[in-house]
Amino acid sequence: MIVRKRLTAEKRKSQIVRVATALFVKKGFKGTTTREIAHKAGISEAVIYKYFSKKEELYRAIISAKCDDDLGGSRLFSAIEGTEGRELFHEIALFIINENTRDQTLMRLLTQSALESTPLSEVFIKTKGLDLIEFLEVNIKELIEKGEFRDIDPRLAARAFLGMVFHYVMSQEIYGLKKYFKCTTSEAAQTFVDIFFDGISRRRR
Amino acid sequence: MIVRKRLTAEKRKSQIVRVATALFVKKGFKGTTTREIAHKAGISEAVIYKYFSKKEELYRAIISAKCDDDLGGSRLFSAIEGTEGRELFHEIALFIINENTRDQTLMRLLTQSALESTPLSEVFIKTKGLDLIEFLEVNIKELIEKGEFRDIDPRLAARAFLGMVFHYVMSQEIYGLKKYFKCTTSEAAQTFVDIFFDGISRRRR
DNA sequence: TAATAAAGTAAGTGCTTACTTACTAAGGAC
DNA sequence: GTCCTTAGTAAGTAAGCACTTACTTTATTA
Repeated sequence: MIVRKRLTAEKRKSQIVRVATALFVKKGFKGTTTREIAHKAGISEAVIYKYFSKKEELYRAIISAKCDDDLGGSRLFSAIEGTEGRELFHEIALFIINENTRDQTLMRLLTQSALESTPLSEVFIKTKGLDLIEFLEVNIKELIEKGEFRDIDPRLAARAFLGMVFHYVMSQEIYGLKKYFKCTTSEAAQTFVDIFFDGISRRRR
Repeated sequence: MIVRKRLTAEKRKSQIVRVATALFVKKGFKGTTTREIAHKAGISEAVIYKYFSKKEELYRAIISAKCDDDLGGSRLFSAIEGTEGRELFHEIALFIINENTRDQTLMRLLTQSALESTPLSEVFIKTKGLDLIEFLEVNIKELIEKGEFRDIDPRLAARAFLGMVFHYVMSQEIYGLKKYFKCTTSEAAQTFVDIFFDGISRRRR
């Protein structure tokens, strides 16, 4: 016999969010039913509607929680603290790959919301996406001014680097390429950094 | 007054596929209703079920049609005919960006089916995704043997290049980054090729 | 031109969905 | 122990969904 605990409003609310997040990530917004959320949370549907007036409001709460949550960002910054040049880029690549392999929630939710092209997704993209690009952009710009990097569009360069890294994780985890191709994270990160800094040609043009 | 044409079975079938594709791309599988498909095709729902026994069968038909359709592949091959080295990679980048900007169907459908993680998506990925990686891989391997490229994992290098390119198109078109950052296709392609060949460092390591 | 096959429809079916209502049980304060 | 706030439920409702049936219209062919 299952003993159902009576939770405080706050705890119940965050439990619902937790359960719902897992389901939305797996099945999408339309593919997840309120019934299923309630069942997995061990409550009746009415409880959900006590805390969230509509299913969409629950979804919004999840997205905006993910937007506000800057845990990832601060962890990244502590990971790259004190590094520069190749090491900096290596740490960033490592972080992005490891983080998104371990917990695919953000990556999947972001892509889903982008595909559904709700007004919602834009905020999401803006807060979670542009930050990182701009961070790299500034970094690259400085190195160009110092003369360490050649004259290149810093934003395009930033996106090139992030493209290698993100497309790699997404391919492995979402598109299922890890079935066909495996390598260690640091191997991948090192290769991307090497390409980004030196390219693959033996001689310079 | 709308005059509804009576079409042959074949024409009606492909019209349904065409209409449904557009809707699935926009709204996903669960988000698209058979009613909507019928309405946009100017027919009753029963007609859909004359040609496709289930909604899922219609979806499968679309996916497998996209898998079999090698129009994109052959167009790519004619685009890169007679090119090699930097020019080859430039043409590939151009092709991928232009093609997926113009018609986002494949890119969106592929990502959607991957997120929904139906057994369906795997075939899709395998036929449409691995081909291109392997093509580049072989190409890079040859250039390594010739001594033009340094010793690098050819598969990881292939994925790095495709990552820059695909992530760029996806960011622009799906994640909506074109709102914040615009540049010409050939500018982007050229930057990616330059990075891939020479990196961004002023000096080699 | 009448027979026939094929393309099409109107109006359902039963089931699932998001969401509601009217009620019950738990637990802390006094 | 009784009140009273609050967490929780059982049992709905109306709308929407995929899918079906029984029938009508149109074009082709003998």
